[in-house]
Amino acid sequence: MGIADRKEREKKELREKIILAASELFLEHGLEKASIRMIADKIEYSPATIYLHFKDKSELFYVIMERAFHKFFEYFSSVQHIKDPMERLKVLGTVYLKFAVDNPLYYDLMFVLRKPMENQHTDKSFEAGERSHAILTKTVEECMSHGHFQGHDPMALSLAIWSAVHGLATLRLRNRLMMYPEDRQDELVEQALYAFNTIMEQA
Amino acid sequence: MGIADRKEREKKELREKIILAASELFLEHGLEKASIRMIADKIEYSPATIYLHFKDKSELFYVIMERAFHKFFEYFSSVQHIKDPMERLKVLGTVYLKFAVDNPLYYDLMFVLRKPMENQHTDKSFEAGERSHAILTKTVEECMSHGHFQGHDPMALSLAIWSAVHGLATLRLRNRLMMYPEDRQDELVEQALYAFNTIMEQA
Amino acid sequence: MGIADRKEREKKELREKIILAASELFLEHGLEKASIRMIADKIEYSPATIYLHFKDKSELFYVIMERAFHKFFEYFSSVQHIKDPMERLKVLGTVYLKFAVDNPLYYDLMFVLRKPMENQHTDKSFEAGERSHAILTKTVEECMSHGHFQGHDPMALSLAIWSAVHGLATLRLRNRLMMYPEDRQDELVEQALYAFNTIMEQA
Amino acid sequence: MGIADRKEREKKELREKIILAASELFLEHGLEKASIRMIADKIEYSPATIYLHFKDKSELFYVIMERAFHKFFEYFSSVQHIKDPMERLKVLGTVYLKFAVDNPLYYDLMFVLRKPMENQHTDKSFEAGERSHAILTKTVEECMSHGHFQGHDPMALSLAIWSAVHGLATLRLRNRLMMYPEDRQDELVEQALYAFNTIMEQA
DNA sequence: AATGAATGAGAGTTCATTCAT
DNA sequence: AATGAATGAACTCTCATTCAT
Repeated sequence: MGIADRKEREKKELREKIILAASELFLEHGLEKASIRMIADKIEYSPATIYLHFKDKSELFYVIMERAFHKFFEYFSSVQHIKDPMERLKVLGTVYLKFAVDNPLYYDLMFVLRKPMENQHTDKSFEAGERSHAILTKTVEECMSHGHFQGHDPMALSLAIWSAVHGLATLRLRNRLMMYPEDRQDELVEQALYAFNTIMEQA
Repeated sequence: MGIADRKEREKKELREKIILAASELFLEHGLEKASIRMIADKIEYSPATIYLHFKDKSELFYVIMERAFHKFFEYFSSVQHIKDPMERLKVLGTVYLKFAVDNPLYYDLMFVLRKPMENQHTDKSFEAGERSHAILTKTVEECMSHGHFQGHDPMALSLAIWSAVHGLATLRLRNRLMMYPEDRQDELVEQALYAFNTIMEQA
Repeated sequence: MGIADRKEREKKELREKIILAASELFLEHGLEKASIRMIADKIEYSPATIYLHFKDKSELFYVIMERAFHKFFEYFSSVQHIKDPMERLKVLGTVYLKFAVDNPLYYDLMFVLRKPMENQHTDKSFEAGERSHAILTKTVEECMSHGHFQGHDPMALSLAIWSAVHGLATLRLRNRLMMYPEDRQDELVEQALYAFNTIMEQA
Repeated sequence: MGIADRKEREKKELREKIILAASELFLEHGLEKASIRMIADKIEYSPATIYLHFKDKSELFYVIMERAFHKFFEYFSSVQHIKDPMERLKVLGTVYLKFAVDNPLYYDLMFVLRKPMENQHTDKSFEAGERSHAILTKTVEECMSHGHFQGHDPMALSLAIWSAVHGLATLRLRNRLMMYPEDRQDELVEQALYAFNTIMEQA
């Protein structure tokens, strides 16, 4: 059993190494251009080994995606302790953006890439996604019961808010801010979020 | 002359067919996966024929990109006649979203795709992009001189506004609204925009 | 007839232009890499036009080869006036080398390239080649009847002599003299010829 | 271990088969026209397999070139035991010609082909070439210190001698002896070499 | 458990050549 | 006489994947 345990552990470790290497390479070269061979080279195993742990390349996507949603939920959960819902909502925006900047590959997989969406998998990995989304929705609703956003539809409203930060995240990650001075882009994103928050508070 | 004309016309038509087929395939399969061969098959010509009209794959890509920016500018320009800047700003959002929905490939190329551009081209096609952006900026500034958005930085503000609609567009185009009932997604996007507009007016 | 004449003349002129352009491009890029399209571009006609004048690419080779042998014969003939056969033989070597250096493409076609030799054509273009060869043979024989090269077989001897200068020409044209100081290569070739001549005179 | 050995051996054998097939095809069709596909077909493997053994076509070319120089040096070395330098020089000619006839592809690569080398490789494979050349030079110098070739420049002289045999080799290998009766060509080459040797001895 | 060896499919691209006009 | 348009065949090379060992 000691032996079996060690084997089990080693197997998981290797799986982990593959996932890590794949994540880095996907991020660096893009999903298509990062090849199984590159991943194998990086962990110093043969390509065939990867197929012992993952059915195919797209399963690798899927597993990484699952991780992504889990980590995302962690970020989001960190906000639960904040009592004032409006305050919580604003921090939520900051946390969302931080997640995107800290984990650009994850963000891409979760919210931008077309590819993994075509998979049948999607359901399971989405639990964490849905729970995260629920945090937003609930926060918005609490804001409303505290007197904010009167007259709005909560669903539409939460979508609007999500869109605003998602928009910021993608414009930045996909490098679409060239018309702004390069050295001010990061700062500008923060200011835009701040502006958005200010406007929201007035509503 | 009649003959030469017809030839000329036919040549343009074929060029157009290539662009169209390429656009569809780029949208369906992505830039990388859509191959010259696939395009050729789709129009029922040989691959070599495509090279009679375009130097290489990236030129084809560039030409489509150029179109995208032109059409985008057309959409955006349609708004210039509106006197009241706040009204104009709101319509701008609607028009932006309409462009995205009407021309999902174009939208992708312009605002989402990580570009495989070693192209020097880019500059030229961007003029239309910059002019479009100027329309937004100017409108926001006019709003401010009409008493809206007091205390905000115009640059950050215009980015916030752009992000909000861009976020809506991409969440929708990249099919990230699954947690909302499928048959209400379109409607919801409109409502989110409406909510956003309402909030803005109060600021 | 004036008209027919002009047409005839123009046709020849175009043919000439093709041959010239092809020669230059074959020399610059090599036989394979110089494409029909390149030739056409150079003369500012369409590729199809070339096929009105030459059956295919290899006929072009052949025609140029024919030219080559003619020019070669001109060079060789220039030596006929020299009375003393030994003197004539030595000048022949110089002239041969000069031809190679002046007309590297021709030299290649005639004496090095494998390709055109596979053609059936060869016969006709060789007349000039054979007449040139006869000049050498005759000169060698005259040398012998003047007391030189006693005891040698004239055929073997003439081949030996030809080989010596041909060897020099090809080592030089194909850039195989790297082990000699680069700035002395030309000079060295001359000196080698001189050495060879000196040795011959003693035999 | 037995198994690993066998695998190792099989791998080397396949590599060898590729090299052999490539050599033959390069010789038959030329460097450019001999394609990876042709090589693969010849050994009845897929094209991709060749890339498991060689980085690309030019590496394959380089490896063959390296062999060529090594084998050439072997031929040349075989002459070192001959004391009398004039005798050694003559045998060197015979050996050189034998190498060319025995290994026409190698000879071509080394001394005739216009190289498609962007290869930095070249240097290493040239060591053997330079050592071979040194054998010639040294032999010539010894001849001179034994009283032969008085008054000659050793460098020019060695080039003259090399050229003579190289000329014979290439005229023969590139099939330029058609003006001599076909069944006497081999014999004639030998006689020419003999004639050349005789002439040299008198100098 | 791990892999070396192998490959079918496919990528972008170029070329000599043909043919209707 | 000249050509624009078109193509089939070929090129080098890469990739995800399989399978015997």
